[in-house]
Amino acid sequence: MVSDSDSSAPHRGEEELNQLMLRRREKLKLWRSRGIEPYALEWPRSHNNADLHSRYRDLAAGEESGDRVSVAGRLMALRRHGGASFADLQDATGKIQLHLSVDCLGREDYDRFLDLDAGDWVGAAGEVFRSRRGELTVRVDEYGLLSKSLRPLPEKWHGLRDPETRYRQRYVDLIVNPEVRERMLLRSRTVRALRGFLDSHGFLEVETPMLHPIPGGAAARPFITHHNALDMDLYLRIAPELYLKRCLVGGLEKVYELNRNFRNEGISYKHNPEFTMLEFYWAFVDYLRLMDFLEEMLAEVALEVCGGTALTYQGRPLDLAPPWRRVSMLEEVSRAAGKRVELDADPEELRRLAEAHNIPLEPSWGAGRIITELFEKLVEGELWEPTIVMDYPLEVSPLARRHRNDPRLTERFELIVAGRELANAFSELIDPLDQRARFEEQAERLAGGDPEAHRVDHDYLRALEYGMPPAGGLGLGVDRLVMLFADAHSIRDVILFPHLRPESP
RNA sequence: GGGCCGCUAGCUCAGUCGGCAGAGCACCGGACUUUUAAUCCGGGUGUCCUGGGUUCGAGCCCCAGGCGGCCCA
Repeated sequence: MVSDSDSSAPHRGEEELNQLMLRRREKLKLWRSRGIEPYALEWPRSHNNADLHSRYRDLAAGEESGDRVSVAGRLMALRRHGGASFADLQDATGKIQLHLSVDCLGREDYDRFLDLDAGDWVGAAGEVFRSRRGELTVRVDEYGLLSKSLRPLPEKWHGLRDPETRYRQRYVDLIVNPEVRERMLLRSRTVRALRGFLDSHGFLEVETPMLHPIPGGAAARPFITHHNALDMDLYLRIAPELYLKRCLVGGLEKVYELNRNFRNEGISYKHNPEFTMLEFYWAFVDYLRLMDFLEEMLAEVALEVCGGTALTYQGRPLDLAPPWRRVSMLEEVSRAAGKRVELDADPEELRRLAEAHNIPLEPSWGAGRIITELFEKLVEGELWEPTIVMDYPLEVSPLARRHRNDPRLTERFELIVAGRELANAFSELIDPLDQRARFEEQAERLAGGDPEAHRVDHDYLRALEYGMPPAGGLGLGVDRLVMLFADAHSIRDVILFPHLRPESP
């Protein structure tokens, strides 16, 4: 046992070591006492495990390959059988079985291998064969301890289930739950496919500031941070929109950015304070062109990532194949409300309608805001198949161009899938004087206590005054798209390290 | 913000009416030279989320709090 003065005793502030952890620290010293450093520098690996499985696919049970290979990975299981034993070694691509025997390793090295623990990183070399039971196996004639694991892994059969531990200690989740890795690979492929699609259509990927002197581009509360040298507050961006449109003013014409946004709001199964958004801006096109383009983009990305547009989400079929239904927002709200809803209706009448549906409203909201609220509460959740909802009220769209046929509306649409907003797009507002008026109206709301109102961005107005080409712009929630592809119920399931409250007070 | 559920060994979980804290896997000791959740023999390793309270006695009952999940707004 370990004495109190021993270096492996818990330090102040550290958790107490349980028996299993103490035992592993003893083993760590045991290796060092043998002159073996348990944290190695390198291991010359010749193949990863997936390579071996594909290369020796045709090797028959009981057959020797005659090839010597070198593998490396995490020891996941050790089955001891006296003078010969089996182990499972897991690398980033899968598992391979190791065979250990006194005959191959000699008594000393064999016995030492049995001192290893599940969780240890190990390198092993030897001949490839397929066991009598049909398992591709490396007959180890040489091995090395690459990194000693000091904590026990979760149980092999039930694995790690506790959602809290899975999120907090995602590294453990990744080790023992293979579907987590699969889901993250799917996320990576989705991001790559989106970039590939835009790149192949002549878009330029740009990086705009994450630290904004004025938070803009969306209706949301920002995180505040502070720049010490400048002694000024800065905001983590809530959207890259206004910077990307500055790029259009500068003549870049087709730009996109796929990166993180930050919004200071509640955490739920569909909200993480930092989330990934794709925004692109395209000169000389309007929102009608964007609808077609979005259909094409998502169909192609789905094909690339999922093999097709027909998905199953949470037990229900869902097909992203175009064309999608296109509906007017006012008509959808009218249908759901059972009566014609108009923008110039008496706001009191709209309020009574909301009240009848138990939808709370803020006193400052006008007709456009109330109708949008009615849409979100009454309609959005019911739209399962991809639906393009067109023509949002001016009041809720301070960066979108006025509708060509109705100045009370904007040329804005959202894509709703599985009851959730997946994308938001519009013909951009490029008239600097109109934009200034919209900002001033928003500033009044901010002064009136609406924390999500837009702020006046004078530099953005200055940019518009130089002239921005007509353009369409679109934002796509990447996490939400991955949720559809991965059939994930919660956004936390498609984010490696989702935000949680601190463990200890 | 509201409702419901959960938190017990490293992991997955059981714990009766309030009466000595349990199982499987993992782990430790032993047997075993082709296993696949290996098998066989022996061993239970614990801040029962935290803090109060009730009680002769609390994992269990009461109060407050923490963290998480689900549902609703």
